[in-house]
Amino acid sequence: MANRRVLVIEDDRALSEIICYNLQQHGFQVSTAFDGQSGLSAAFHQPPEIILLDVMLPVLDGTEVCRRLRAHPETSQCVILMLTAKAEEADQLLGFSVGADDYVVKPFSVKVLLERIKALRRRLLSDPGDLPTIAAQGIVIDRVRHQVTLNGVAVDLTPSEFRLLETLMRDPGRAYERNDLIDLALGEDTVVLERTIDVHIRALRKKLGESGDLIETVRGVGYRFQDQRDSAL
Amino acid sequence: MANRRVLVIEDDRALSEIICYNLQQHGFQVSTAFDGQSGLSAAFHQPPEIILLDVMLPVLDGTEVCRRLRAHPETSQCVILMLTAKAEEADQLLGFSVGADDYVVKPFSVKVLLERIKALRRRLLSDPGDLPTIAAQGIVIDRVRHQVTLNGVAVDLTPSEFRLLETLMRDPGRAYERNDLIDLALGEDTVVLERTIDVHIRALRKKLGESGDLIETVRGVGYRFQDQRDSAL
DNA sequence: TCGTATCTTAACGCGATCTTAATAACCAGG
DNA sequence: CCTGGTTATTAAGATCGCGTTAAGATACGA
Repeated sequence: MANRRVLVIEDDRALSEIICYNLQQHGFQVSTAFDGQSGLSAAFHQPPEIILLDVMLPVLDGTEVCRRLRAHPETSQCVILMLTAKAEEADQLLGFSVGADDYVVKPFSVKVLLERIKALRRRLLSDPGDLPTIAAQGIVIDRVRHQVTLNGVAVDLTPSEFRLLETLMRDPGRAYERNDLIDLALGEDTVVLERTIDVHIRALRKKLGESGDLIETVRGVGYRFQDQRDSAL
Repeated sequence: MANRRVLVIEDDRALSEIICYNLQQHGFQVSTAFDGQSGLSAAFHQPPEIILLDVMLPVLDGTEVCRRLRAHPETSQCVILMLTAKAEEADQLLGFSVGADDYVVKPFSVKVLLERIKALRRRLLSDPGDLPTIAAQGIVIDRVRHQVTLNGVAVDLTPSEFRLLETLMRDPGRAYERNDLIDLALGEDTVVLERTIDVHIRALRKKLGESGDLIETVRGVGYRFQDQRDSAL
C-alpha cells in the first residue's frame, strides 16, 4: 500500500498503452495485464497500491477478478478502480458482492482518470488512522490497544520499538534511511545519532525471535520490513 | 459488552471471509458461524459485543435467531446488525417482533459496513443510559445506583475515580492517553496537568486492592483496563 | 462559616528506556 | 587476502516516565 505502483488490467491494448504512458508521466510505476487471469496473478505476485480493472475481460471477468482480489489478504486493501462501458452497471460494482472502490465510465479522458486516482489516493493516504491494526507475517500491531502480538502471543515492546515497527510495517518492502526512521518513529525534532536506530532494530529483532529476520537491513541505506511477495520466492 | 468482539453469522463463506478479514484489520476479534443454530450456540457460549446476522440462514432463520438472542439475558444487550438482500423487509427487522439494532442491504461495500458498525459502537459506548451496569473481572459498576462493587463488596469511590473507572471499563483492552482520560472522565473543558490522572489511578488501584492490577499502565501512552482475553492466557 | 472530602500540584526516587561509544563481525572491491 | 566502510552487538551512563507521597487549593455540606 501507498507505494505508487499501479496495475492496469485492460484487454484493449491501445487504451492500455495510453493509460500507462500517462500514469508513468505522473510518477507512477505501472505494470500491465491483458486478461483477468494474468491480471490476478500479477496482483498476487506483487500487490500494487492501485488496480485499474476493466469489467469486460477475456478469460476471467473483471467483476470476478475484483471479488478474488478482495478475498485475498495481500490484495484486499488495494484500491480498485473499475473501467466500465455501461453507466447502469457501474453502481453495482461498488457493492459488496463486487467491492470496487470507484469506477469510471468509458469513454473517459485521461484527465478524469488521473483526478479519480488522485482522489482515491488522497482518501487512502489521508486516513491512515482509520486502520487501527497493521498485520503481516503473523505480526499484528493493534493501535487501539497499543499492543503487538506475534502469532497470537503478546510481545512487550518499548514505546520507541513500537513506533519503529509501526513505521516499517506501514509500507512493507519500502526501505527507510536511518534519518527518516528517526523522524518518523522518534519524532521530527529528535536529535540523536543515526546509530541509535541500529540499537532499536537490534532490540526489535531480538524480541521478535525467528520473525526478527523480517526486518531486513539494506546496506548503505537503512532498514525495511520484508514484503510478502519477496518472501514467497 | 464493549469488548471489540464480533460474531459473524453468515452462510455465504466467501462473503463471511471478506467481512472477517476486514473486521480483523480494524481491530476486532472475530468468530464465525455458518448457520443459525450454531450461531446461537456461539453467542451464548461467549457473548460478543456485536453480532452480524444474515437473514437467510440454514437450520434456523436469521429473524428467529435474533428473537432468541434478545430473549436470553446473556445476549439481550448485544448489538445486532442484520444483513438482508431485500430492502423491503429490512424495516420489519427493526420492529419489536425481531429486534435488530440496524440492518444493511446486500450488496454492500466494506466501507458501508464498517461505518455502520462504528456508528452503532459509538451509540453503545457513548450513551450512558444504554448500559445500566458494566461488569468485568469481579468489578461491577452500577450506574443507576452509582455504586461499584468488587467481588460483591461495595467500594467507596470519589466522583472522579468513579468516572475514570467507568471510562476505562467501557472498552476493556483499549489504551487511553492521559489527555483522553481527562476529557472523558473529568470533562472536556477541564484543564489540569496530565499527571493528575496518575494520582487518580493510584487511588483507584489502592481501593481495588488485588484487582488494582487490572488497571494496566501502558508506558509512554497512558492506561487501560485489562481485557479478559489477555488474562485468560 | 467552618470542617471535611476531594482535587490538583509538586517533588522525590526508582526502574525502564534511550543514547552513546567502543568493539566485534561483516561485506564488497581492489 | 587485505582493506575501508558498514552493520551487529554489548555495556555503561544519561535521561525519562511513572509510582508515590504530601501539602496546598478548591468544592461542598452542615
